[in-house]
Amino acid sequence: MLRMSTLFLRTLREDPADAEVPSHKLLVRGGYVRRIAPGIWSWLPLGYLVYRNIERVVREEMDNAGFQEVHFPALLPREPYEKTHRWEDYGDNLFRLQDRKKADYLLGPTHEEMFTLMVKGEYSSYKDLPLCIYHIQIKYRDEARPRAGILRAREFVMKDSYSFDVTDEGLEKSYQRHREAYISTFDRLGLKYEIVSAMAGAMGGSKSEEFLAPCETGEDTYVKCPACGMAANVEAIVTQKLPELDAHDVPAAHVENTPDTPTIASLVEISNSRSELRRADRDWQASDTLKNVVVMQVAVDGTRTPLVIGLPGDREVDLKRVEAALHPIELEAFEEEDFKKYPALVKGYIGPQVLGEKSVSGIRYVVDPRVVRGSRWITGANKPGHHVYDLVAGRDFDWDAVMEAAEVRQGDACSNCGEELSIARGIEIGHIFQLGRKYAEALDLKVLDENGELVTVTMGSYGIGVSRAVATIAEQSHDEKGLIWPREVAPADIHIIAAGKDDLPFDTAEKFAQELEVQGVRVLFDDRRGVSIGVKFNDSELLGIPTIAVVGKGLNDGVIEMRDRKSGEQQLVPVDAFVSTVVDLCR
RNA sequence: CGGGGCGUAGCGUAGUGGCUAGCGCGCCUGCUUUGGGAGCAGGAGACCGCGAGUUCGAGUCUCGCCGCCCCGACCA
Repeated sequence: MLRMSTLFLRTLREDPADAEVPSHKLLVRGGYVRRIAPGIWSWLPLGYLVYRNIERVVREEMDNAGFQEVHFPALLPREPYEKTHRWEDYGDNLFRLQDRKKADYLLGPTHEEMFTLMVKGEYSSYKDLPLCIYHIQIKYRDEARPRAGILRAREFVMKDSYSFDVTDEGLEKSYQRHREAYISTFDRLGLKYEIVSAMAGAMGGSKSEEFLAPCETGEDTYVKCPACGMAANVEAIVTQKLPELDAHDVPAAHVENTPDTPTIASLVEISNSRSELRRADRDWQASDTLKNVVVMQVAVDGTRTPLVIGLPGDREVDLKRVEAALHPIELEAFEEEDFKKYPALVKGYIGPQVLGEKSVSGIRYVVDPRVVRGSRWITGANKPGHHVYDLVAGRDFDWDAVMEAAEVRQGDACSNCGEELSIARGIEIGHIFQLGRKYAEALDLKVLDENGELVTVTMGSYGIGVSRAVATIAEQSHDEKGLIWPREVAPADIHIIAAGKDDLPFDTAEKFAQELEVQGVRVLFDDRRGVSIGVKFNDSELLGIPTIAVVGKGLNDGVIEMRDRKSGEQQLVPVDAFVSTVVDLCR
């Protein structure tokens, strides 16, 4: 039994000054967590109870699915990560350290290497597969900017599973088993979530889906189609394919003097205001202009090459999407100095006529899928103060590739069914990947197949943010008064308040609390004497135990007040029926 | 790494170069109070982020450093 009189807890009346998001404010105010360093948190008794409940649910669901739990250290040697290049690829995000002999170690950001090597050490036959193993361990990532309390921390707990199969079909099955296990896990945790298709990103591999908890404070943006149900992270979304256009009646391209048109808006305005530039059938719009954005690509070996991205002028480039498409190449801003090195690129007036790997400049040119063959554009003439009109894609210029580079907008057409997409934000609470053979290859994990041939194993990797789930539930489940825990993860089933100054309510509440404990109900008992009722009520609402019982003046009428924290509904329960009512409620 | 903001008691904060650094919450003692963050009285608690400098005098001004928060970059 948790007794408020002795519980290691101090609730705060005011929000901490450095907190921004609800989960951060409420978990700190409620005395669930305290900050130790940026992105590094301590759990106080109530917080640790919630954390352990979530961990328990995750573990039970993994075990139910038939996965086996192992446990790796958080402190790991460098070598395996060297072999998969992640010692370098992770960059500054990796916590590195040395032992007394100056040997390199790291604090594991995730454990693909270790799992792969463990299986390699034990298994060597296809008969041993498939295999799914997992562990729950503290992970370390030296995030450039931890934020939002424990939502994005540098030390956090993750459940990560790995599947090992001989065939692609086997991998698909293991993947689906995890998908189902995740659905039941998050359902039990009371989380609302969407399953969206995602990019594999730095993990490598092919198919990948994210479990996103819809939430304004989430860092991931995803789209959803209300009609067909398609859902995808913006990084993974595919633009609706547009048909090629017939451009036989478009006049030949012509260069025009368009001074003082550094922006798309000014270009559109001048194009509509000058009669010789005007379009016959309608006004020019920003989407008629072809904006060419130049960025610097940085390859893994540090080589820098420019990349020009062509897209309609009313769209912005979404660098996240470009990087997702280009991975592992990274992007940097194209600086003033870079323009000097590439005279073909005229700042503000870049046009595709001089671009492309096969062109004189040799600069790679990619276009947004909206730039279809036959489409007609106004774009830069590669000469300061000049634009070219009626430049037709495929007739007057070409490109090296089509790339998903433009920002995704609310109302864009679904690539699947054409309906308007809606856009939302979410917190990544789980991610499932088909890794394929990347790690098995790098670490040489092979088994003999039924023909006695050595084959490389194919793997999947599946993560759940356990500590993040605490904050995510808090984000999704609170009101202006405080937290509202789903019973499965709550630090207690019932919060019993003894009210008044007489012994009777305290003695009665004490008796109830003990009887309930015997019945297996988890009780938080506010047995503090001399604390005013208002404080107790406010604390109970802040702490967010799903059921609150007040043992006080109702005793005169032989009743206990029971309140549902979430709905606020109150019912008066006869004293004699109290214990059985609570037991029924919590069962 | 770029932009912005902020560092004063456990928490939230006030503080024109000038008395002993103020207030609220919380904490301690006593009395009162007891159904929505109680009242009165008394108390403890501060290296004013660190270091230089300017000045008769610095929480306050200057410079440097450190740290934190937010936005961006970055990020399974």
